[in-house]
Amino acid sequence: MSQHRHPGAPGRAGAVPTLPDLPEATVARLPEYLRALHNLADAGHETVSSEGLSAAAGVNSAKLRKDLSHLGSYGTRGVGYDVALLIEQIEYVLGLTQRRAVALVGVGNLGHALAGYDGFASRGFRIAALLDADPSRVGEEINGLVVRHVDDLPTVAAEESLAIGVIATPAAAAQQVADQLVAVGVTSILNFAPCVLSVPEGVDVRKVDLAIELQILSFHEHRKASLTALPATGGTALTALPGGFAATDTQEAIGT
Amino acid sequence: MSQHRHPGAPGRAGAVPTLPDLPEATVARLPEYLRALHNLADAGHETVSSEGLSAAAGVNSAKLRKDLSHLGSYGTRGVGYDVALLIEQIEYVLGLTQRRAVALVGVGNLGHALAGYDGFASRGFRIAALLDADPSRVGEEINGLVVRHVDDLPTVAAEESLAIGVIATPAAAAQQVADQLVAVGVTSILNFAPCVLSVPEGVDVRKVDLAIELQILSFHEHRKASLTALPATGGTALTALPGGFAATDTQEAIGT
DNA sequence: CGCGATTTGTGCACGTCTTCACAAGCGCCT
DNA sequence: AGGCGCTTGTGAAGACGTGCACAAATCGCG
Ligand SMILES: NC(=O)c1ccc[n+]([C@@H]2O[C@H](COP(=O)([O-])OP(=O)(O)OC[C@H]3O[C@@H](n4cnc5c(N)ncnc54)[C@H](O)[C@@H]3O)[C@@H](O)[C@H]2O)c1
Ligand SMILES: NC(=O)c1ccc[n+]([C@@H]2O[C@H](COP(=O)([O-])OP(=O)(O)OC[C@H]3O[C@@H](n4cnc5c(N)ncnc54)[C@H](O)[C@@H]3O)[C@@H](O)[C@H]2O)c1
Repeated sequence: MSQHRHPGAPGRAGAVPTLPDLPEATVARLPEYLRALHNLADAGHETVSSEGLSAAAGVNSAKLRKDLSHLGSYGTRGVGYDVALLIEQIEYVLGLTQRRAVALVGVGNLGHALAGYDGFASRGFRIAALLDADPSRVGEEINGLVVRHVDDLPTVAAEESLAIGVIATPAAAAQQVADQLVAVGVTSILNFAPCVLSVPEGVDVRKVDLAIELQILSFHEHRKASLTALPATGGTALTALPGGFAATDTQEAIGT
Repeated sequence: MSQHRHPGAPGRAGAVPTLPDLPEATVARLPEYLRALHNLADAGHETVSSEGLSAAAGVNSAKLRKDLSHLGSYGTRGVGYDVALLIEQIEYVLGLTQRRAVALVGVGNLGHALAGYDGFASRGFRIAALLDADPSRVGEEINGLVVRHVDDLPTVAAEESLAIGVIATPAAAAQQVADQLVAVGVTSILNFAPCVLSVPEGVDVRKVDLAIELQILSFHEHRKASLTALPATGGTALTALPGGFAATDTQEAIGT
């Protein structure tokens, strides 16, 4: 087929190569593939088929192949993918060839856990600074890092090239912290506070919200419960009537 | 249009009412709306327009209206939505009318933070048990709860009706813990360990993986860097972004 | 060297999600 | 009562994501 030209990570430094512009859904899965690949590499595998890798990553194999095809053609038909090469490619695309510096703001309950987490280091990141607004926390040492005052952010940013800011403060402080991070040039933020952040264009925000995850699970529990609670009514088991309403409309096709 | 009949939460107990079967994407956003609504209620608002609520939740207003329309017709044209009513409806649909019991397995670094988190209680959940495999942790008291041994899970499950299991153990132990949870009847799991869990059909698993979030941010950093490094190609420098982002939301620049 | 077994890469069809745009409905004011 | 401005609810269109199914490519072996 049309020969691919994707630049790849190849040692070649110098010019900034073009990045294939990947579908968001693919980007979100690459880290999963990467983790699975590292496991395979550790287990001594040199190559892996799309079937094998997709099973390890918990996805459909066709989807995996399509995802990888966006990066270029790095598999060998009849054989599979070279594990080491694929790791290199994915890490390149994800921008993990440089160890990115992370600033963690809010060293409370959650912040402490994050600060002590070795998953940062092992996956391409480096905690460059711990920051908090509480004077009584400033100066505390965690894992070899000293907590500094959040107002020192400009100084920290001057010392290090901060790539990502992590917000682990109460929701009430999150927007202000985000503003401070943006002010010193941070363009990627991971927000643990349960609130919406407003940031300028060009700044990416991702959020992790425990309560949302639980509530989504709760919904499915609720749904499962209401289904099993019904007597097995033929095919369409969803017809139980509420208080006393006409069972009208709703285009939703129910049942099988 | 055709009048809606969605059962809703209305005090009427007794029969199990039908749940509208919502699109997954909608389910994932309802918790956000709920949070925004609580904020609005606390601020004294009695009604809110789709425009106002969508701004507070950080989404497109048309999307919000469509999402809410799946629940039934709870707005008033020309006026907006009744905040209290909408809260009630969403909480009903999400199954939050009953406070669900959560079992937290793995009381280490992260587990401690979770155990001490008040966001559980304030959002409709209750930590029913803390469990760990390490004998030296068993017996420790956190926030009024005593850590029990993970092998006591069957006993715990017999005492309480566990709705959700949270796994905060190392990845190597996660699958085994998941099996134990499933064995005692848990059908919803929130997994913090960076690994794929395999569970029987009917069991829902959601995962939270810090490294994945960071790596996705890293990708965008990488992309942004390679773009700005390029000579201004064409006028539209900032148009790169497509419109919609997948279910696992990413918020890109909101606000002004 | 040719053949069959294997596995990738992808065209295509289908389902889901997003967004626009607007008619229908509601409250209020005159 | 009637009209006006505001807001919801939704049809339709398009963007996006998924998964099947298969041709093309590669390897190993006789
Ligand atoms: N603890 C958890 O398990 C958990 C889980 C999910 C989400 N969260 C969220 O994470 C956030 C932190 O939770 P926590 O339990 O660690 O709370 P916490 O109160 O223990 O810690 C918050 C820390 O932020 C600091 N802080 C406050 N304002 C600040 C500011 N303007 N600048 C810098 N630092 C500031 C405080 O001094 C404190 O150290 C909250 O938004 C919470 O909702 C926590
Ligand atoms: N610490 C963080 O900030 C953080 C962030 C994201 C993800 N994670 C992930 O969360 C998990 C826990 O991280 P941590 O830092 O708390 O680790 P940790 O080692 O501090 O704690 C793990 C706990 O699990 C317990 N455990 C081990 N095997 C068990 C079993 N079979 N049954 C029950 N309990 C068992 C251990 O005794 C320990 O108390 C890890 O998978 C980690 O990758 C941690």
